[in-house]
Amino acid sequence: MRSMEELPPLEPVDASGGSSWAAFASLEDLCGGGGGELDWGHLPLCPTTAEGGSISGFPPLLDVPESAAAATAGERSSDPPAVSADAASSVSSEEPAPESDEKATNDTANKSNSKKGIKRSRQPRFAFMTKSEIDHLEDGYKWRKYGQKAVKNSPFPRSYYRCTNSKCVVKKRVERSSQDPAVVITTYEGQHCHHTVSYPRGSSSHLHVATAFAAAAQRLRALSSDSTSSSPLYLSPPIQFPDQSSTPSLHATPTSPVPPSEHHEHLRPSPASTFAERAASGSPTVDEGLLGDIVPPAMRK
DNA sequence: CGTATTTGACCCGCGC
DNA sequence: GCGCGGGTCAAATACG
Repeated sequence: MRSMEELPPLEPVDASGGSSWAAFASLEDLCGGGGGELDWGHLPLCPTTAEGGSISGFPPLLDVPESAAAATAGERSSDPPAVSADAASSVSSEEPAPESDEKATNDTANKSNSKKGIKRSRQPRFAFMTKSEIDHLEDGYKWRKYGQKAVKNSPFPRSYYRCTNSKCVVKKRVERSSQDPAVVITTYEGQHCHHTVSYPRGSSSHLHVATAFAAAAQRLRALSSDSTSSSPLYLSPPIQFPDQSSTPSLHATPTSPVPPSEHHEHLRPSPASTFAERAASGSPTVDEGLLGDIVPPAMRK
């Protein structure tokens, strides 16, 4: 993570529908070759397409190597090629690899357990790049800020949040891309063991985050449970985000006070299940974890 | 007064 | 071994 200065510009790819964040990199690139570094500039930004405001095409989930994810979270985002969609986000995820990489369990884990000499396996992570003016995007959970650090090569600080639920160890980091201040990079680490404290409302961006989050989680879980899946890196199940047409902007959506439930309704078939079905080769009932957190069971049927 | 945020210090891993 | 940078802690402060 000490070599992020040079961020290769993303090659704008003409994603179907013509939209943005379109840049896929090879796995080698993503893994930094042998460096294990993940450049956000290399992230397979999701080729979300904006059609009439709604986004179709889900950000591909990426299995990020430990060191890579650690390196990152962010900041490395190169300038996302013009985003034609007003709201777009990309997701990358990190496979947990709980037992195998105690070593990779750096900083975060070590920190909290080093005192006891116990290493904690790292939590799965996934990052979202969201174009928004709001730093801390609502995702339905309540977060408590526990730190903030200036980030090298970035004028924007990185904020650290922890889920307020004492039993939940989920953390998230929020920072703005130095390349594109309009882009907020949110990195989640861990999985909630409880439901949302409240549904996000008012902003469809919230849904994007929440939905992407859920999908990412599902994806991670699917992969985790299916050890044989060696490389389902890019998946882009179609997702229809409702109300985008009426809410061109990510923040505030005064004109589309669509209740969360409706959003979820529209989101069916949920991206998560789609992911699950694809990645976990037909296990529609992948655990409910995040999906459950975000989409009420009743809504998923 | 309880809770959340701010912020400087500290610890640790990694690269040189 | 040293320095740098990331991540976390915890006391102080702000806010409701």
